[in-house]
Amino acid sequence: MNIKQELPWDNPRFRNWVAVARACHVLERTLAVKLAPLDLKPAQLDVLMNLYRHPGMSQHDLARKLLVGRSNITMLLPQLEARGLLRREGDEKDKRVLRLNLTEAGEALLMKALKVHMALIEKAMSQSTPEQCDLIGEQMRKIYDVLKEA
Amino acid sequence: MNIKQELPWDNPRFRNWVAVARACHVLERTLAVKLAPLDLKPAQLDVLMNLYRHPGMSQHDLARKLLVGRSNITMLLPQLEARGLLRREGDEKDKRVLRLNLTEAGEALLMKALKVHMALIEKAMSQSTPEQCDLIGEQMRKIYDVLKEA
DNA sequence: ATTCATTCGTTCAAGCATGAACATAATAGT
DNA sequence: ACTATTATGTTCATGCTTGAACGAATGAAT
Repeated sequence: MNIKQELPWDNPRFRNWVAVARACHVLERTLAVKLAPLDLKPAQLDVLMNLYRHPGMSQHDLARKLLVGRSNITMLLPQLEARGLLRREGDEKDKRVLRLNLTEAGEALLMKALKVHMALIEKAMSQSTPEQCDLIGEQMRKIYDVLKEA
Repeated sequence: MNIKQELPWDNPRFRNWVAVARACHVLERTLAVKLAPLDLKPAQLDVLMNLYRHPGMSQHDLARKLLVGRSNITMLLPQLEARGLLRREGDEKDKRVLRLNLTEAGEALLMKALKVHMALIEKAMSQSTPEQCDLIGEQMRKIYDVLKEA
């Protein structure tokens, strides 16, 4: 039994996934650079985006959305709160949870950052036809669903 | 001019790219968990993979392949070298560069890790037909090329 | 009512990745 | 030959992320 027969480099699925990972990596790095003038990291932008779409989220919900640990959120939020980009208010019914909401300033900064993010994604995805783009999104959502359970 | 007309959530490209990022993220996390029994991190596996395919690489070349800073490599290699997984030998022609090579132990561990990695990717990509999979890889390579120059 | 378990957020130490500043070696221009 | 520029690898301080341990609040079970 020769292990080299099954080396992953000959496997299309492997090669293609490596391409996905590389594209992701380089887009993330590029986004970080383009976001620097706004003094915003990609992770912070993700926070603002989710709070805009889901006002009143708890920190726990936010952590699950972002696929990160709860402690990460705890470390991340005070910086943004100190900059006046969001508010943390205790829930009255359940005194354990903190409700998160964007401020006006937070929303304004988010809009600026979204322009940058959007331009970058447009540049990257403009190579694909709408059909190809949708196919990619569809497959990726399947992958996410499969792995989320495991 | 109403900015909300152009909110990215309505843009297919944006939504689809978010799916790509999420799939990438969750696969990376899952890989880290599955690799833990081998006492290997994904980044370390990337190193071993590249040294297997390109024996005698310099640290600078490795850093470029991995899309990572040179100092990162400097911090990463001593652990792997101490475990006897690779060797660093000075080049005779150019005394600045260190040539990197896997040891037998490094190759053996790589093979074990590749089985884990491969199984995970199979599981993820098995949802796609070969044609869809190749299309994804092709588009992602285009994205990488576009962003690499910018 | 009183345990028992669960959930939410925090703290802390550890590990990684980064970029700037540096030392050494090689190369180019004169 | 001599200087200036570039390339390779290292060091260091900083910041991000994680996971384990914790305290407080809630809910469930009897």
